[in-house]
Amino acid sequence: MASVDRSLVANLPMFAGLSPAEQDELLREARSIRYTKGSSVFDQGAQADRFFLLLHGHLRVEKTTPQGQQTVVRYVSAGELFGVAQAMNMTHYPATSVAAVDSIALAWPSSSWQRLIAKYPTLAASALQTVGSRLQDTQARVIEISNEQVEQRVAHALLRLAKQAGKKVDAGIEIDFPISRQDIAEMTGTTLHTVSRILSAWESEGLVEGGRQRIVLRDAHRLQGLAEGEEAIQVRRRGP
Amino acid sequence: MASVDRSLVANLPMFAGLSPAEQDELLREARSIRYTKGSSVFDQGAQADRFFLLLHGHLRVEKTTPQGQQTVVRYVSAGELFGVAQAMNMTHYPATSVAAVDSIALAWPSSSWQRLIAKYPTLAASALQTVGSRLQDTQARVIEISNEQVEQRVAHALLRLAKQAGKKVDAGIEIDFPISRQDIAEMTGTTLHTVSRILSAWESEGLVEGGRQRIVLRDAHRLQGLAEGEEAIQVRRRGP
DNA sequence: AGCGATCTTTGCTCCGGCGCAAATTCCCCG
DNA sequence: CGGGGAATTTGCGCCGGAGCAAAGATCGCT
Repeated sequence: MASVDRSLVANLPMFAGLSPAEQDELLREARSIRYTKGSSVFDQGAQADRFFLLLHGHLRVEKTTPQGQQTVVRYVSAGELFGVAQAMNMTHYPATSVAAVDSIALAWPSSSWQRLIAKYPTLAASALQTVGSRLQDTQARVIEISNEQVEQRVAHALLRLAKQAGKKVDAGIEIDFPISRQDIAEMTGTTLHTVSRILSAWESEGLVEGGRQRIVLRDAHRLQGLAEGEEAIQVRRRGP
Repeated sequence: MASVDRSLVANLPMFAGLSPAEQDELLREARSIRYTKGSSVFDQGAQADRFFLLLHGHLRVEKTTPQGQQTVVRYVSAGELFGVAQAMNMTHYPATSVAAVDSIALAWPSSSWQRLIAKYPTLAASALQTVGSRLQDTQARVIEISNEQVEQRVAHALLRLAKQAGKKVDAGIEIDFPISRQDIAEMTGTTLHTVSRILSAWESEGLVEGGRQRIVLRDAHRLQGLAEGEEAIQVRRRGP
């Protein structure tokens, strides 16, 4: 089990307001674990025996209904706290986390949570903030799905992904991990067919550039316009 | 400003794990405020200068988009903590809270939050749990809107309302505060027209009993079936 | 008791996007 | 370098439910 250097994590929100010595102590209790692309960090319904901090990589968090319907809840990027089910008094993980690319996370035993927040109150504040902003995001998503057309929702989803995990490339902004049309469909509450059609239409307009599990935003500005409800791009439909 | 008796609140989750003396001290810092039906406790976008505990009544929490689209985020029942924006490091309230019936709440200044959680760590834990379960609910709602037909969503919404604020009456379970078709539409991401049609169909099947801003579930069991995707009730459509 | 405002019901039409099916492209792996 | 499987694209038809319009039903108020 590798020990982690403080410098890697010192300026993450979770460690803000802690002295170097305290940071070291926290780190001493954690294990660092590698996850290969496609492997799961924890599974929906499993005992929530650890909580995590993602050091490197990207995770896809998904929920499956009893009927087998899958939904992508969100993506986790490096620096984020996740799997804090125990902190919310849940005994089991409510979703599955899968590594979208090879990733590294720190893991603490859930059982330490109570003791840690008693000792470091800023930890609780940090967790509260994490969960709070997650709640805001999720509520925003409800409103989006309720009130917007599919095309706007897809535009929003891509912009959010780009903001969270965008990498500048010559052609524009590339989403920094493999993501399929199916994934986007599951994020926006539609079908992969519709997503594919929309992306094709956008590609022919020069808004985006696609590929297998790969998306580059070429004109974020115009996408933003679409997301806000400007006239939609014509998705090829019956006609002359 | 009325002072509040400890016995009214002692067994709420927020006060769990505190000694009577500590409870009294917390209460001493709070003001009790009455809100008449239809008045707002706080408005979306306003400075988040207080956080609250609902003592009596029901609140509707709603968000409005810049384009004027409204969505009912949730209903707050007595005993719940709300308006804890500050605790999540937000300076402004993200939504509006309106009294659905005459209500009473305790209010603390947001500025006390940091001091209070430092002194009473269980408060932070309690808030974390509140926000956490709110997050779970909201995620469940995303999945519902994404994967279910309108009729199932309405069934789910009614069952949830009944569980949270149901009152047993002769005819079945009545939702204990005035709620319009429009409200239900805003909870389920549909239109009041569609909600009205569905409720009419259900009423003629004896599943529910409607009225102006009033709904009674007569057959929660069958509704549960609908919510889970059993064959839908035929909403009258063109035909022989 | 009467009036206006609000809420609810219901008919009709239209269309966005889903379901289904099939072809095509791309990538991984042997 | 050649399968084979996964991901993607695209055509076609249908239908759930939104949009629009208008007529009832109730409530609160004066």
